[in-house]
Amino acid sequence: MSIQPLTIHSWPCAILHIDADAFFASCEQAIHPELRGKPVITGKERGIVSAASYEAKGRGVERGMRLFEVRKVCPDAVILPSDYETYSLFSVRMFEILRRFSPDVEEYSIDEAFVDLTGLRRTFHGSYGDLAKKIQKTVEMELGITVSIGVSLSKVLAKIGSKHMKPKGLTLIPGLEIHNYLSKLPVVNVWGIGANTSEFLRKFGITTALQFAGKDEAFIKRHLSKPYQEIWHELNGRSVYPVVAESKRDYQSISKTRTFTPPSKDEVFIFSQLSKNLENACIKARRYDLAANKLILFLRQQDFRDTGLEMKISRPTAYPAELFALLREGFLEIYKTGTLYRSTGVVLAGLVAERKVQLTLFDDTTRILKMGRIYSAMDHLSERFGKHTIQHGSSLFSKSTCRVFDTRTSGENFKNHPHPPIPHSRWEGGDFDSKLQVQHEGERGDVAVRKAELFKGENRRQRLGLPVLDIKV
DNA sequence: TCTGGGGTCCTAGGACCC
DNA sequence: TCTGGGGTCCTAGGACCC
Repeated sequence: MSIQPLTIHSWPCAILHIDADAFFASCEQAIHPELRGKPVITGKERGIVSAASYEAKGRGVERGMRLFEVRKVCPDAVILPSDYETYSLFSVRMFEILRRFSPDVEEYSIDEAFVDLTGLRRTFHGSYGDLAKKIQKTVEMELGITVSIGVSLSKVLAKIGSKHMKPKGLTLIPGLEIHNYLSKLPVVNVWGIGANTSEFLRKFGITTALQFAGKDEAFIKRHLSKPYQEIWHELNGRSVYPVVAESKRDYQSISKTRTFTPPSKDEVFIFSQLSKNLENACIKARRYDLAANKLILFLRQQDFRDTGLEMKISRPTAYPAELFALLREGFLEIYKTGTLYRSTGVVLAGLVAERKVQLTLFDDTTRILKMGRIYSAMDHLSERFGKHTIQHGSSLFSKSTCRVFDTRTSGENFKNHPHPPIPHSRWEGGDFDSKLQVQHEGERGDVAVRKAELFKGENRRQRLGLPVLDIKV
């Protein structure tokens, strides 16, 4: 079988794909030199392997493996919880290195990037291979982690290259050699082709990437949708996916999901989970100055069946206080008493830029503005004191144990706290018709962990049976 | 693959309008 | 009451990715 790239002699495009090797585990080894050469695993918090160092992989550890199995095959494995904040720092620095070579860097995921190298050979006085080698060495020298790199005529081919040899691989796939890499590659391993599509293709006798790439355009157009037509071009050395250098500033949707173990049928607990998810999704939306037009919620049962609901929001918002009633309504519609649920999720969709949201005649302008101040104060507090310093009352039962205190009667709980109690910190929107509830959730070391509750009216207070603390302005 | 969490894009089909 | 054609918008659901 012959395919077109056989005739591509030059480099119309040079796309590099870089993929860090066992990224999380490598970061840990880079920070803790005593771990180098040892089997290191991250994912302790989940009970399954998130990432395994090559030493661990050599002993039979695989991604997704249960930790009790890991201990069987590799008793001396060092098992660590994933530390995303640290890995993000490595990630940022890796991208910075890449930008020294080309401005066209697409941050594809925490440990992957595409770089458009087209036309840079002259600037760097070397071949694309030399350039890739230099990038690889720089990352290893400055960050202490290794990466695998693929360079080819398109993103899809570059990805095939970076996967071809790992760790520390460097694979160039020039036009004339494309078919060599595709002939042994199962089509399911091509970026963008999953289990369903490869199963469909098998009916036409297509099992390798080369067989797919070698089909004529009429066949592809007749049987497959746009994404697969694009992949087909990319495999044939015609780049159709551009390297998108703009950093992500926008979202189509923001979702938050959390699984709880064991599964629960407790209505209060489950709604509380949903509420917590909504709060978290809204925090993220506010960070990006986005407001949602649609609220989607779903409950996942123990048997993994989902029930969901999509609701239109009357005014685009990222304030949970404006959404709780809707959330409650939707929840009651889909929640079935006595059913065991394992997780809940919230999706904010139809996102628009917050500053483009206009107030209508019917909106209670004063209230909305006050709410804006409350939330920006909450966001400040979270930034300053940690993420879950303050939360809404409806999320209160998302933790199975919590104790509640009134600072007026048990202010001593905060005696040793390095920061002043909430009412005296930068709390600006205090004349909003809500009350602030302070909750003390036990001690971690010598620092008291504070939580606060924002709620409206007396009903909730009574329902929760909690003392109230007025905000003084 | 006995299943965690966060995303994107595409297509088909219905509602509604002229 | 039935018959056309064409366009837009929205929604549900599928497929895939890290």
